[in-house]
Amino acid sequence: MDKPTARDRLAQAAIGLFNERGYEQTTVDDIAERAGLSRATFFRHYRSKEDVIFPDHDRLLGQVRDRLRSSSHSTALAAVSDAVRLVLLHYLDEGDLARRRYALTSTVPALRDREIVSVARYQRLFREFITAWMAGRAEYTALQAELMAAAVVSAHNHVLRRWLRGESPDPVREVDQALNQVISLFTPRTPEGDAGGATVVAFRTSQPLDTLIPAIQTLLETGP
Amino acid sequence: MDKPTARDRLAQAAIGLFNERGYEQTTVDDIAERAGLSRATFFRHYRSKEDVIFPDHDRLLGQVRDRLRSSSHSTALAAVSDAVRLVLLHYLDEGDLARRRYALTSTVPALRDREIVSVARYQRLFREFITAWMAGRAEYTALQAELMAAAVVSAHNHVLRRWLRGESPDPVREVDQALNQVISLFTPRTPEGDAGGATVVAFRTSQPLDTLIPAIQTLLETGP
DNA sequence: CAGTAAGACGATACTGAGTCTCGGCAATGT
DNA sequence: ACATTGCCGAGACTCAGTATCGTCTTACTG
Repeated sequence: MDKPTARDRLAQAAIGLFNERGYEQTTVDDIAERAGLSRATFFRHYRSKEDVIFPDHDRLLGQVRDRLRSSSHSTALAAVSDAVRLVLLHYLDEGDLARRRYALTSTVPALRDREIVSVARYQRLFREFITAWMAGRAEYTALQAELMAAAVVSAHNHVLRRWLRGESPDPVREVDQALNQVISLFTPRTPEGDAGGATVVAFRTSQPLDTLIPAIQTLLETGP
Repeated sequence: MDKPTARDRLAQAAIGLFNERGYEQTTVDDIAERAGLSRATFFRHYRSKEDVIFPDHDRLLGQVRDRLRSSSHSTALAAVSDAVRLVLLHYLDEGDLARRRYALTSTVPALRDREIVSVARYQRLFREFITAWMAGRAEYTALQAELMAAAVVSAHNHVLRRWLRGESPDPVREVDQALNQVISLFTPRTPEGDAGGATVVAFRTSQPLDTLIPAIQTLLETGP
């Protein structure tokens, strides 16, 4: 029966005090005192007071990055959708701890902001991955990369929050559905890239024909 | 020739010092001293040191909220797309000031995080508006509201950042195109209400197909 | 004109987060 | 037995942000 490490004692003390008195009403001195340690030790283990709530965000972000690096999906969107599952599974694995943290981030503005910033880091990682994947493929635009990254993150967050609120009995299934919806949102309905024979391309738009025809003509003559 | 108000003197002093020594290297005392005022006066005019960089974010958020309230668009997505233009126009109106702020938020992590949090507030407002609009309309889901809000914000941010970097000569046009692309993303592709008969269009060009396809796609999505 | 009420500012003290340095102590390896 | 390494406590320090009190100006009013 080893006694828990100093780091864990600090985290336990912090969560306990946050629940009892609230976040702002708890000082780092209080946390250290309850853990039977000194203030300096707290800052050795956690960079800030907020950090004790989000201990392993950096590690998780690294895992997602690794997953993307070693991914062999046919499209960037599929790779990112696959990688974001790691995040959801991490939260599910935390179980009740994630729920208690959600109770805090819902009520304490400083923690909510911190959470938002963390999410933005995932979105940025995804955007950069998609952009890199698209490099050289002229049929994609930077805006699309931006939209895809935002959509994947939103889909994940939506399911995660539902689970945190106890509204989702099967979040793994739900996140698959949500991500499929995102993928189908971005897959063009026009078939392309077939082998030989005739190529039939059909576009459909609500734009008036009168303005389109000259625009397409100049496009064909002068290039994009 | 009235001398500028204390608030403006503080803002000027702050921006000047941030550019000279950097953000972290500048204390609130420094700002107050250069402005010829006291530290207490600084905190009377700005809630925090970061606030001097983002003075009127709350006001702008309120304007967007009002715009949404008094909007009479046929779809929620159109209303939100319209409202987000206010944000872009606000930045364009600031001109060089926005550029200098971007230089700061690009390099100072604390300010970048603050910016991210501000953006998230818009996204939340949009999501809530779309959700409220969808209430009672069973053909929409909460996930769609989430995705739409994220997409509109992403489209806006994409164009805004391009303009801030000096890559966009006509951001107003670009944001219209980007928002049209977002709208077309969420309008179901299933052709309905087509009045019979085939549409046959044939063009011939020497342009390479790889560059033409994306150009035509954006043309159809965003208009000429 | 005299009196007064309100608002802007300065001075000061305080709390608390985060940084830094030094010094002790225990476990480990040679 | 001795040195090294790593964890910890103590304490001083900087700075953001809050709160209080006193002063001065401005403007309004009788």
